[in-house]
Amino acid sequence: MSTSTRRARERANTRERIIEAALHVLETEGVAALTIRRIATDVEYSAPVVYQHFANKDALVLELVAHGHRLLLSEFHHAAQEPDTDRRMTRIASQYVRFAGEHPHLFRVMNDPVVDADERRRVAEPVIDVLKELLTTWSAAHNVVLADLDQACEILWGTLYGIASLSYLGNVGGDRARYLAEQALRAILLGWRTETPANGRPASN
Amino acid sequence: MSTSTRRARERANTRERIIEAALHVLETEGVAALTIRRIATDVEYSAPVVYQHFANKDALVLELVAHGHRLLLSEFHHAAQEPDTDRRMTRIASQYVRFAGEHPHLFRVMNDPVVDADERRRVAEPVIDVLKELLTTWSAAHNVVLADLDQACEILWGTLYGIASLSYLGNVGGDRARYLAEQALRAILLGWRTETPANGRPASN
DNA sequence: TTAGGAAATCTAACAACGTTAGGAATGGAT
DNA sequence: ATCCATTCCTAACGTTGTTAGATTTCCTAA
Repeated sequence: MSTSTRRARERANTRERIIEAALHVLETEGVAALTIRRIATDVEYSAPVVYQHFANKDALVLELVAHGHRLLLSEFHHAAQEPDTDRRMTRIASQYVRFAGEHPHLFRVMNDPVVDADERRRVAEPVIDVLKELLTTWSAAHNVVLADLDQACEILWGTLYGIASLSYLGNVGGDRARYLAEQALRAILLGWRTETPANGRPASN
Repeated sequence: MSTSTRRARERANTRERIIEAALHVLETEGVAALTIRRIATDVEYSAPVVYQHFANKDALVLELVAHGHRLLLSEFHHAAQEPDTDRRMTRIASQYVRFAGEHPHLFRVMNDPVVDADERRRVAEPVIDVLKELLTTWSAAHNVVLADLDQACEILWGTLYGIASLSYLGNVGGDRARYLAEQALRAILLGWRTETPANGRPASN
C-alpha cells in the first residue's frame, strides 16, 4: 500500500520535473529548442519516458500554456489591486503587454494554433473572467451600460492581444507597445462612455 | 544569346509555378502539408530543384507572405472606394477580418514569427500605408488632430490583427469577429473624436 | 557533325524530429 | 527464492529540411 502511494508520488514528481524542464527550455531558448529528446536529457531520462507522462508533445505543450495563463492570471490579480477603476484598467492593459514582452516564447505557445482551440479557450478562461469582472465594475462606476458584456470583453481581449503581438512580432518596441495598449484602452473606454449619454441609456455596442 | 534569355524565362516560369503550387497547398491543406517534397511533386520535379530557386523553405514561405499582403492590399483598395469616410474605415476593418477568415492558413504565415521580422514588416508596409492614408483623411474630415499618426495607425493595425486572430484562433466565429472589429473601430474613432474638442486642439493620443 | 562543357535534374544520403516496439532491469509481494 | 508488474532504455520507423555527387540534357564551338 505505502509503496504504491510512494510510486504515485514519484510519478507525479517526475511529471512535474518534465514540465519545469520544458518550461525552462522554452523560456530560455525558444520554441525551436523545445524537443522531446532535449527535455528528456535535461531531466536525465531517455526520450520515451516522456510519453509515460504525456500522450504526445502537444499535451506537454498544453501544460506549458496552462502554466503561462496561471502566471498571467497572478499578474492580473496583482494589477487589479489598484483602487482607481480607470487606472486599474490601464494597468491591466499594460501588464498584459509587459507579460508578452517578458515571456515572448511562452506568449507564443499560449496563442499558437497547434494547441487545440477548445483547450486553449479553457485554460484562458480564468484570465478572461478577471477581465470581464473588471469591465463590469468599471462600467458600473461610470454609469455605462454595456449592451453586451461578452462582446465588450472580446473586443478588449482582442485589442490587447493584437497590440501585444505588435511588439512580440517585432513591429514596435516593448515600451511603445505598452504605451499603445494604454492609449488604445483609453480610446475604447472613452468611446463607450461617449456612447452612453448621461441618462444611462444602453450603448449600442 | 536568344537561348539564354529563353532559359532565364523558363527558370522564372518554374519559379512561379513553385510559388503557385505552394500557395495552393497552403490554402487548401494548411501549413502542415506545406513540405518541400509535396511542392516538388506537385510541379513534377524532385525536391532539390526547389533549392535552385529558393535558398531555403523560409525564403519560399516569405514569397507566400508577400503574395498574401498583395492580396490584402487589393481588397483594401477595393474597400477604400467607399466615399463616406466613416463607413470606409469600418469597411476596411471588416474586410481585414474577412480576409483572415477566408484565407486562414495564409493569414497565419503572414503573421508567423518564423519569417524574419524585418522582411515581414517590409512586405506589410504598403498595406499599412493605405491604413495610414485612410486615417489621415478621416482625421481631416472630422477636424481631429492626431498627435502621432504612426501611433494611431499602430493601434488600429494591432486592434484589427487582434480581433481577426480571435476568430482565426477559434475564440469567436467569423461573422462575430467582423462585427467586433467594426464595433472596436467605432469605439476607438469615437474616443479620438471625443479627445479632440470642437476647437481642434491636438488629442493627447 | 562531333567533342566539350555548362546547366539542369535526379538519386541517395545526412541529421534531427516525434513516436513506437520490444527487451532488459528493477523491486515489492508471495 | 520466485514471480510479476512497473520502469526504463536501445533501436528503429517514417517524415522533415537540406546537401553531395552522379547523371543526363542540351547548347556551343571546332
